[in-house]
Amino acid sequence: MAKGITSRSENYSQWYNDIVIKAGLADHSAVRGCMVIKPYGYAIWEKIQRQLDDMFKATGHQNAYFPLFIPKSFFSKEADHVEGFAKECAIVTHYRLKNDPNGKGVTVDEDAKLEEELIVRPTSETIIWNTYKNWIQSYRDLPILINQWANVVRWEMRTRFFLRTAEFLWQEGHTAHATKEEAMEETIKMVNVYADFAQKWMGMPVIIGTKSENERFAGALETYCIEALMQDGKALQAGTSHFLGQNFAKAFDVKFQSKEGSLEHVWATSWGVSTRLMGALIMAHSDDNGLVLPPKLAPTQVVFVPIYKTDEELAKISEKVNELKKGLEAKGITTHFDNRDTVKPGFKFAEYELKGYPIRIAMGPKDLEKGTVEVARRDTLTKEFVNQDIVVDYVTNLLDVIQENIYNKALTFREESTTKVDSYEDFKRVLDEKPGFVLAHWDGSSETEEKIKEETKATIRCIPLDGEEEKGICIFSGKPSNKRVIFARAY
RNA sequence: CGGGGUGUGGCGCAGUUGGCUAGCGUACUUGCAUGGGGUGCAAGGGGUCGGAAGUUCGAGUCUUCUCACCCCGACCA
Repeated sequence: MAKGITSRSENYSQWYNDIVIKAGLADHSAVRGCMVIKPYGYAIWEKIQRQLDDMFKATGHQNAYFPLFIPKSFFSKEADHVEGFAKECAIVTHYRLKNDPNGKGVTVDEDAKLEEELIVRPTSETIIWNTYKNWIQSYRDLPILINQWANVVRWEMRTRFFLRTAEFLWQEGHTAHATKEEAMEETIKMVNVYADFAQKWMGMPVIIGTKSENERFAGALETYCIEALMQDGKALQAGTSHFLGQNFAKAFDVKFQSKEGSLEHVWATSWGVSTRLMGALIMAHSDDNGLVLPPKLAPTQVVFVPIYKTDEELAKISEKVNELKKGLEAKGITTHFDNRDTVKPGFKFAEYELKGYPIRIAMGPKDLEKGTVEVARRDTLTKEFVNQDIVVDYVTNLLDVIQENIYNKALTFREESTTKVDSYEDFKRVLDEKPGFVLAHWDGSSETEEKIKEETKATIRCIPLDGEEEKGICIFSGKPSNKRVIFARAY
């Protein structure tokens, strides 16, 4: 086990915190509930962003930016939406400070009270639909396919690095369509983009499904989501895509004239993923030695560590390393040559393991003699000697192998942690003895879901899209059901 | 927001019934040796003890208030 990292078995939460701090991903800040994302953590987020952004562009979306502040009155227009967010909003009431007349520091200038208070956006539907109203008159103006990368604020009671902080970074897509069918198609298209990204880039298997009424986004008619399973058996919602129907169009009076000349309300979607994905990434793959990153999201994929006694040796090794480095970079692989003389090789090994670099290549005097290098994999912690003349191809291939292995490992874990149950007794027992996804029949009512939640802390994570039709009875009420849903305790 | 806990050099900690110049490990700096898994030895630098007020001849230690963070709940992405 690595120095200073609590083991997962000892204390999972502490392990998670240790990884975040020790791997240099983030820090606590002076502001309650807010964190500082450090350069290494932000580099990973940038890779996530870049890939997602490409995927959004490829599906026809454009980026734009809307204000951080939202007039309070906008919030009262869509009832469910207000209800969902009212309890966690930060509000701007004044616009000026003054020197404190009683002494030190500054104080709020009570004369500078805003006519209308401003809400710091917890999400942007309202300001965006208020704007779209001005952009849409005709069916020719549709669809509008816009995404924004932004920060949002939700005043949380209890915060955890990346998983839940008062301020977080995300992207929110907001689209407007002429027909219900088109909006629904968009909603499903985007949840599939998320699933694709999670699986192919993060190496994290996810289940695509819809939310139950209780878990649905405030203001949505249907919420699609991707649900992932973390190593401690808890579920994590990793992304959501909402079919908003005409709720916001009606609230903000957004109408268009159809080809036939009739005046109709616009159909809407919104979809988002956040820096929470960082938390998912950490908890899906990492081990007691530190972070494990999938090659496709690792800021640096290959690190070289020289082992030497003399300057002459270092010079020879450097020459060879730089040659290999160029070869790898020509293939689009990101590399780093750690030739610091201030720390020993063993220290570097431990450090790069902690930071999750997928591949480490060590080269020493013996390698110079034999024409080899030592290639170490972060995912399996195995090492082997490889001839220098085939290293570039070997490593290029190995990165793919690692990417795949990480995914398969997580998939195997999820399969082993997924249990079908047919009675409430089994349900409760499995939740305690073998945490993970529990597939069970449910009668479809909110009351049943609420009661199960009260008694077991487990919620319906989603109703899987690819779930088989199967006659059964609800584990709680005994009423008939024709499909299993996924229950789990969740983050 | 409720329960529990923590706060002392960068990090991790000790500091007894209040008492002398606030220690230890690690990290840091310098030198020498070392170098295929977190090096060794030696010498150095670094603290208004989270903050404020109070009790006292005297406060890291006692009292009150306050701030931050962690763990467990409730709420939530």
